Amino acid sequence: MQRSDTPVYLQVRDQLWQWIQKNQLGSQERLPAERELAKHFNTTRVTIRQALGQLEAEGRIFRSNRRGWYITPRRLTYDPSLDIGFYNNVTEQGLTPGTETLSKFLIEVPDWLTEISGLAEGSSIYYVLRRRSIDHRCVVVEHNYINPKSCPGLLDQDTDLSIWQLLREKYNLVPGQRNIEIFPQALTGDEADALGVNSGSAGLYMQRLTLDKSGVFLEYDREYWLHDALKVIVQVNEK
Amino acid sequence: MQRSDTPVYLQVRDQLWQWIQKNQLGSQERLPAERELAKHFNTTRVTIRQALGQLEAEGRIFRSNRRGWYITPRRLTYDPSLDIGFYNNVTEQGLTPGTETLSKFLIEVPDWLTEISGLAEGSSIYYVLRRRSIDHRCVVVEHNYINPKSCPGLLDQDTDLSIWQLLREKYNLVPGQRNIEIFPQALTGDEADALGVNSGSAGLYMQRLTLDKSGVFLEYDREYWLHDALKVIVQVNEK
DNA sequence: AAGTGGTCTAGACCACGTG
DNA sequence: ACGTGGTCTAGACCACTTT
Repeated sequence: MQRSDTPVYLQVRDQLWQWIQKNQLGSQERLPAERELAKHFNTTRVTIRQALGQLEAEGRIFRSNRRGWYITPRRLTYDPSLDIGFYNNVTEQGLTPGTETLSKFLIEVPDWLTEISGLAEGSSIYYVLRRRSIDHRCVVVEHNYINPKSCPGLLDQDTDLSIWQLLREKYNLVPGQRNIEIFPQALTGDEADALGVNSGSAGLYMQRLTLDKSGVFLEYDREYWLHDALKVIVQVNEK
Repeated sequence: MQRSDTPVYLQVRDQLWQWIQKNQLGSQERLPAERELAKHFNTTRVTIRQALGQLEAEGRIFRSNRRGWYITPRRLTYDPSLDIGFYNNVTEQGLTPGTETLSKFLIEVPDWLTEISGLAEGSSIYYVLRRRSIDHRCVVVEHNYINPKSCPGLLDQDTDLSIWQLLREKYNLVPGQRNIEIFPQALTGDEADALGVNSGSAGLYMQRLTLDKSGVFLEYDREYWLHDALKVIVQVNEK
């Protein structure tokens, strides 16, 4: 095993991936235990875990806390400029969506949001915290801040469904301009806990500021995604 | 150190970050050696490296191969829908850009690109491979594929500058529609080597397909970024 | 030559998930 | 109760960078 000059853990990574493909492990199927792999590859758990970490970073496998390692499902294709909603987006791609509302409140506008939203200091805003899953795997935590003036009574609705569908159908609101911000960021603290992953797991952060057709602040949201769960596509035209 | 129930490496992470802030370590400044940190925190290098790995995942520090750990510079804000070019984009944000052309050729269109580009099988295309840096830190590897029919002789120009500026100024070409795809992906193999990072380092993959104003294929590129080097912003309007 | 991070060993105990 | 991954120890040698 140690004859070439590539590190053992990269050799293990490649052989393990070959093994996975040969045995045709499919989405969400479980890998052998780390100790078994260590015995099979005649090395220690530390090195095995380094190899597993590589495959994890590449998005090929993921871990479920103290349960084991599993094959990563294919990425969801996600167009943040559209409003087809999570449920439709996921089902259209042949996957099973799930949404849980973890909390929803009418809160005072946080300081950092007053400037962004243009809402007056001390005024109120709807806050909805949701966790969403694909094929029973939690993939994203979403913080929504919605202008209550545009949609009074929103929180009495079922927020496990698409908020944008509610806004469109019950309140006749349609999004206009959107400012989107995306960057890789590790999941830590509350977000890591909510998704059941370890602190430091790779993630993708996305935030959207949405105004309605007349330029009034409508919604602001922050989404914390597992790094391997999605592919973002956007279509733009030159300004 | 071990009295609470949070793991040691997370405690070390937090204390180390506090120490960094107290000592006001700035962009690209070096941290103490791992062995020193291990002694100071009265633990082993393994645990120290776990703590450093957390800060790395969070984008706060980065490693330079066998040289040490350094403070991450702030992220570049990058709008892929614009064409201000890397050089301008970076300098406008008070940073120092650098570009190296690693190779440039007229090649046969790869199979996977024929369908995307609409170019005939067996026809030719310009290929440019570049590596770019911010404040002397390599942050992205870029593969460009450009339609030679639109810009004959392009490769005789200096490709260390903005290709889009060349296209605009010398060939009078302006981008029209753009299809962009973005997702987190570990850097491995050639890309990791080119950026001088370890295989499995967190990265962001971005590809763009650009047509000109009349809908003709103009350019396709694949960019492999360090995960902590950029923040993508896009502005879209509802369709 | 000395110092650095990169890799690897051979264990150990713990917390948690599953039966 | 048992098996799992999560954490941690106390070393070792190597490859590379810097002095």
